[in-house]
Amino acid sequence: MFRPVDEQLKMLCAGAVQIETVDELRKKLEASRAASRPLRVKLGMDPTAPDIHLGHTVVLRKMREFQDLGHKAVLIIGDYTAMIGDPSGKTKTRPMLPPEAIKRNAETYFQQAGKALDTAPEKLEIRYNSEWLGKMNLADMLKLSSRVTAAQIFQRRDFKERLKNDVDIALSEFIYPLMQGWDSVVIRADVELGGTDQLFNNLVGRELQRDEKQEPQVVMVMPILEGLDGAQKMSKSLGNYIGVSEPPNEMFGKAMSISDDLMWRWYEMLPGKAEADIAALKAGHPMEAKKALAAALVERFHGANAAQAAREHFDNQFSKKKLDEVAEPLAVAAGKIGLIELVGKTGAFKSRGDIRRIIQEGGVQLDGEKQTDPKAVIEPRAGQILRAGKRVIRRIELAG
RNA sequence: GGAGGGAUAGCGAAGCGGCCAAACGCGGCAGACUGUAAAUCUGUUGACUAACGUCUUCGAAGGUUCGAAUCCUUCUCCCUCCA
Repeated sequence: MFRPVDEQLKMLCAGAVQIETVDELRKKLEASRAASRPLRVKLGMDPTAPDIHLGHTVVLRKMREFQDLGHKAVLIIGDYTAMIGDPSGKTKTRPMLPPEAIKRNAETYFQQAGKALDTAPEKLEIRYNSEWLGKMNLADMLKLSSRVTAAQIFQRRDFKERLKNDVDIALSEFIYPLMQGWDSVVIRADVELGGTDQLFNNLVGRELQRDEKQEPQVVMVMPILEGLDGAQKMSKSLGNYIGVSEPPNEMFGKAMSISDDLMWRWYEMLPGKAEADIAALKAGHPMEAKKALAAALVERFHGANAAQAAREHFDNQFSKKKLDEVAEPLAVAAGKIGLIELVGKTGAFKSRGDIRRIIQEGGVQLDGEKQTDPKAVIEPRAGQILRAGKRVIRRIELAG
């Protein structure tokens, strides 16, 4: 039932930043194969951020590989821990979330994670950690917290930084890694996956398992994907992300806007291309390579047809400038209308002053002609193409 | 408990009675250049106005003043040192 251990190991180690330890992973794989027992691979999901983006998919893909090799994914929805907020990689304390919001987020999360994981029941187990954490009492908690020393906690880079910069750390945040580690004990994890920012938390899981006389889990951390800006990690709060449920054209466009340098780094982490393929792409035109990347991403979440369509849309909009192909309809009443009002109907700008500004700066075109007079009153005709800024392109339709 | 320091636009950070809708940097938006790249350069970045200008903003509430982000009082939150 299971493939040879060396083969599995090679595949699983690919792309990981750090594995604690490879030897243990090998032993576990050997034992698993001998006993025909799938490994339990844990991944914690934080339901505070319901939009799954490409950054999450790096880890999810690894999880999928485990599944494809016959192992079992155990997805932990951190509904209980979310009430505290994971300090990992954070520079400030997170607000606690109300239970309803957590529930809603968890549902969305699962729905989106399903795009990346095999959701067959024998391949995927979903657990909410309130199931066991919610039952703990103060005595249990104290017992648990006696297992980790303050020194260990303070060693963490996130906390060090915050202490150095006089940023608050809520006491509850010290407990977070313990709770997450306890999850591993309860579900008897063989492997825990995570991003590099999860290393500390995941290692605590090992400690706790050892204390409980379990075989410690193997910790495998994956690289953190950089966001669209190429500077900070991809995250929802920074707004530099591509969400897995975004429409194809959005995905394609966002992917095209990244720098060439970033593109190659994405190539290494995202589409699972062989090095030879990447080398070949590097020899060609960077724009082609970027379009190929963008198309690959769209294809993964929306299918090949959508990828092809998104690519054509992009070419029409920017390369061939066939604006009428990509314009969205904009319904306006027949008759004269101020230019500002007309642009305002697109709903893409926050204030009239804002619109006036882009008009004066030459950002508004009507059928390809720049309109630079904010006072202008025009009489739009059906079929005219209105362009405001780079992205807002509308075809005028007369109503009434 | 004692002594000090701070809270300013999306963020960081100046300003300390009128010239402040508030310097500067980042971010955002637009333009030029391009491969919708990136980098760079230019402009712009509270709302309404064609404009003059008007209105709302500097932790909260009051007050002093012709006039307050700036001074006073109270309150809230944060930090540092001491105990």
